[in-house]
Amino acid sequence: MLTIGKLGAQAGVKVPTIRYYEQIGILPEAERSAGNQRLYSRKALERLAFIRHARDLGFTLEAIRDLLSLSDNPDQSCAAADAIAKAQLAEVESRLARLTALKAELERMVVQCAGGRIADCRVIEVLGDHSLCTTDHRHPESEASA
Amino acid sequence: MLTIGKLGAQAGVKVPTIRYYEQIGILPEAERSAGNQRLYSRKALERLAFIRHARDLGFTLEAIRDLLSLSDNPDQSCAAADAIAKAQLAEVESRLARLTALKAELERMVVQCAGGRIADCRVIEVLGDHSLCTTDHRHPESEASA
DNA sequence: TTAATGTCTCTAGCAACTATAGCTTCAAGG
DNA sequence: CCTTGAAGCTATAGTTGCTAGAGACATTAA
Repeated sequence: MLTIGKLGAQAGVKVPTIRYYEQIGILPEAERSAGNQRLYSRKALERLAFIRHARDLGFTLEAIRDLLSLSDNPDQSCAAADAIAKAQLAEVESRLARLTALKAELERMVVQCAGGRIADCRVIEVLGDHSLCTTDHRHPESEASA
Repeated sequence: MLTIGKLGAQAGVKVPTIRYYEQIGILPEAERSAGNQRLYSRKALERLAFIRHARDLGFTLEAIRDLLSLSDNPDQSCAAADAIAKAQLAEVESRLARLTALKAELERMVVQCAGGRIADCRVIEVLGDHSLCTTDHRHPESEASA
């Protein structure tokens, strides 16, 4: 049995985060020692590692909750897990595309900074004028006039 | 003079977001009509477009606050603006590298989903075992035992 | 035994908004 | 002129995923 600190060290998760996960119900309530301290089994460590890893991959806690409930009933089809992973992949691909465009624009900005006065600085200028963008990186939820 | 709704439509920013920006002081307090409604000039539209664009590029509101205060005193050196943009570029590059690794791992997960039962699902399995990762995408702030 | 460290609960804070409630103002049609 | 509906106002609370603090109790090593 591990105390919360050891568990956190082994899983790479901070102690308050573990308590938070318990609070929001993605970790079950831990057993307690005589002195009321949380004690964790190897199974708990695995579950926490799963969560940590999924968080690293950018899954939301909601998606992780779904994945965990899937893995808690291992006899059903894995279509749902597949769908969650595919959605996550699509998310990541879209973020990648956006970031790639941003990187190009930022590089242009930095290169063009002549080291002069602010009044001539391309960084400020480019940011002030959206029409100087070559690429279109619009948020999906903003449908205002272009 | 534009009402807040027109301003938002033109800049591609939602109305409550504009009021929020005023509240936290990155937009100045707007003039008011006789009936207490906010009125905006063309200058305000430019400032809001600047903010919107910088947000699109991933700058935090704090960074934007700095950039705005720079552009409000256009006679100094643009070194500070350059530094902010460079920091942002580094951020973006690091996020890009992480996301690229994540994408590869998610693709592997999805490809390997055999469509069978959860018990055999690679999505769940891969998430449960960090050692199956080929790539190391560790958050900079997590320095726990590996 | 004592000091240091770890853990406990609880509350509040962070970014960057978004949503709701209950009101007032404005513009257009009849 | 009046009404109706959209758009505006303020204020407060909620969101996500933690993180930080206060003040008290537990455990461990010297």
